Amino acid sequence: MREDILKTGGAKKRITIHDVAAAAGVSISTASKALNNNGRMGAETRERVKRVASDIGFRPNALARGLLSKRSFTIGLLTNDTYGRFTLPVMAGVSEALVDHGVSVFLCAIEDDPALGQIHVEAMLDKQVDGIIATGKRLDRRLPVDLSNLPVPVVYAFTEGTSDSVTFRSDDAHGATLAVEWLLQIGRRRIVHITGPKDFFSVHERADAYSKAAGGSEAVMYGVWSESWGHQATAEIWNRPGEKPNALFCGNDQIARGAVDALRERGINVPDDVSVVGFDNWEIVAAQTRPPLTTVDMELKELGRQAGLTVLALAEGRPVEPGVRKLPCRLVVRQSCGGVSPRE
Amino acid sequence: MREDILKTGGAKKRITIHDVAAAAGVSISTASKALNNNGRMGAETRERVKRVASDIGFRPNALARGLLSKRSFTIGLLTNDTYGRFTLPVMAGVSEALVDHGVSVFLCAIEDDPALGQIHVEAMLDKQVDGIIATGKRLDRRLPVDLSNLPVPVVYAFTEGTSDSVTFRSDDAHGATLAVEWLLQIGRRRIVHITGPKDFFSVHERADAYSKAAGGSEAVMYGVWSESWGHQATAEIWNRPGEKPNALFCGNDQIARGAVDALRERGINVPDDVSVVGFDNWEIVAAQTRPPLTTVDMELKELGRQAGLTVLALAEGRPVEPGVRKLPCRLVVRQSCGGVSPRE
DNA sequence: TGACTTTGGTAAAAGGTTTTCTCTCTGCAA
DNA sequence: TTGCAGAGAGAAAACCTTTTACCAAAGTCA
Repeated sequence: MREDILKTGGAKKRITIHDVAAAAGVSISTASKALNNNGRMGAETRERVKRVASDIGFRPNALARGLLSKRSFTIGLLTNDTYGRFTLPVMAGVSEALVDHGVSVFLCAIEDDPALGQIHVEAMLDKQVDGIIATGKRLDRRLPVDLSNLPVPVVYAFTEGTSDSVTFRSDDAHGATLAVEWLLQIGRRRIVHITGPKDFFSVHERADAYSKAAGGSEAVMYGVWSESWGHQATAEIWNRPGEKPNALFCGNDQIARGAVDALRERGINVPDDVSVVGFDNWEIVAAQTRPPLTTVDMELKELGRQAGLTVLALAEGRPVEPGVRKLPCRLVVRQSCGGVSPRE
Repeated sequence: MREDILKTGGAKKRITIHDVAAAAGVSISTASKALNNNGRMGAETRERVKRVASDIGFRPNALARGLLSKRSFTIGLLTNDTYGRFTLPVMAGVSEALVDHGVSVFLCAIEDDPALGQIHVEAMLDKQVDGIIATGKRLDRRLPVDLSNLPVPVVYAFTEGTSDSVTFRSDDAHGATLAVEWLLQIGRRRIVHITGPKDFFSVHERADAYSKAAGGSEAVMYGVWSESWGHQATAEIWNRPGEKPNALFCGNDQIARGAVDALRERGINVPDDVSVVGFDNWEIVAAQTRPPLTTVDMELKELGRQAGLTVLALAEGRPVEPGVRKLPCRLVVRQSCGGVSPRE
């Protein structure tokens, strides 16, 4: 019974550079210089040290290294996006961009709790993170925690930042334009825009771009970000008299899905009778809708990549121009619009 | 123009314990002991040091502390779950449990790439993590990376682990039993189980528990984890002759959603005519279905909490019994079954 | 008064790595 | 033979904190 108890793995002593030096028959400083390719020494010595190090499985202790170099090769990603719908792709991009540089990422989900946010920020600072990326679920809201005057650089991604910092966000106007132009291109002229609440900044951006691109026929219906609103709005349109639209541009994929459902219930065929475009390219909604949704992808992973590289640049002291960077969107064509390969 | 360039925040010198000691007029060791509440000293001195430390905003450098104590107050969470559907709740639980202990979490998404996994594991070890939690998207698959013989403790959560380690997983049989018993309790007797692929271990566990709980009427349909399979299976059932079921127990929420859609298309009322139960409690699917799904929650957050506390215990050298811990599920009652408050 | 304990505090080592400075050769020109 | 340059390598400091060992002064007991 007692043998079944799990203890911490045997306390095998970590191999340090001392061991390498001893095994290679050189001093610690020579070993260090050999491994880091600096200092002067015979090529043979350098090779031997490296071989020995690899043989005995030496890996430098990042804590000790960081203590001296003031770089921990660690950054923090702060988010209040519980579902991870936006954070996850951003995180994936950040991680992908930074893993090559040996940087690991602390993920801190702070909900909307300022106290929790404060705790996490302090924990990260204690751990000497090289920088912080703040990300959220809304472009026009700040995280509930003060990130100014921190001793490390802060980059904002998909959340409102300070004016003197660098912020990455999607170009929603561009995304909306892509969608509408695609609909026009496949011959749809009567396009209605069903979208989310008016108090979202991106709702305005998308709606404005829609109006501009659609020319005269401006019809925007504001509601909430849910399937049921998409369903309800579509019902309203088809219940009222007058000419019906032949395309719906929806503010997100959930609304689009609700709209598609409502159309099917009325026996209206998507995409033959009506084309539907979503926004977000939230795979789990867009790809599972029948038919799968053509939608706008905000390229959040690329956004994360750039944010990661930027915070790294700042951490290394390389200059970066502050300001807001809008990243272009991408239209993902699936089957909810038709047009591309007629009746495949 | 040049002033617009953002540099790394002015290189304000970090305040160390030296500064505290100097400001309080004591030695460094006294300052340390005062702040950590050990050693002997006058109460007045201790207070004064603490006050000074807080005044000048001293925060101990976790790197230096970790170097000595061999504890970094950092753990790694390794996952191959890209969507984060399972990882995110687990992560939330881990983080919540550990933030109180000052532990931060590295999130490493390794897809299914062994090389990437290896890189991340090595990066974490270099950073002297106190432990690693491995999590995934399937109970019966290992992560594509070897975690045996690591110098730190490893705990498995929602993924297959080694026999000598500790593994946390959901008790799927319990979850399935909860679902079926609920259906029986509200008077449903003809229950069909529509579920995922046969090669999933949890599919068997759930199906077996269903058979056991449902008594005679065993009808299991295996397929894939998608809405369209739920839709298709439901269509099959209603297209073939014979008595129809009055309840569907689905292997996940997406299948359940497909089933609900198929029923609605046939004019069959949910929950009046047929009750539907899902599995996973994936809010975004379950709550947005019309009607919202009654479903089984695997309590992944609690699972994460326990995994976090366990890896912490191991890191601190406290003994833990190895083995598989099955955590109970919870039935989340929404509107897709009826019964609870008849025709509310 | 002498021996011993307690109190309040300091000096120094340890932890693992990098970097700067110094030292000792060897070879070569004067 | 002296002087010198440069190659190769080692010693030591630095990073910041915790901990152990130690010391001096003051109090306690016989």
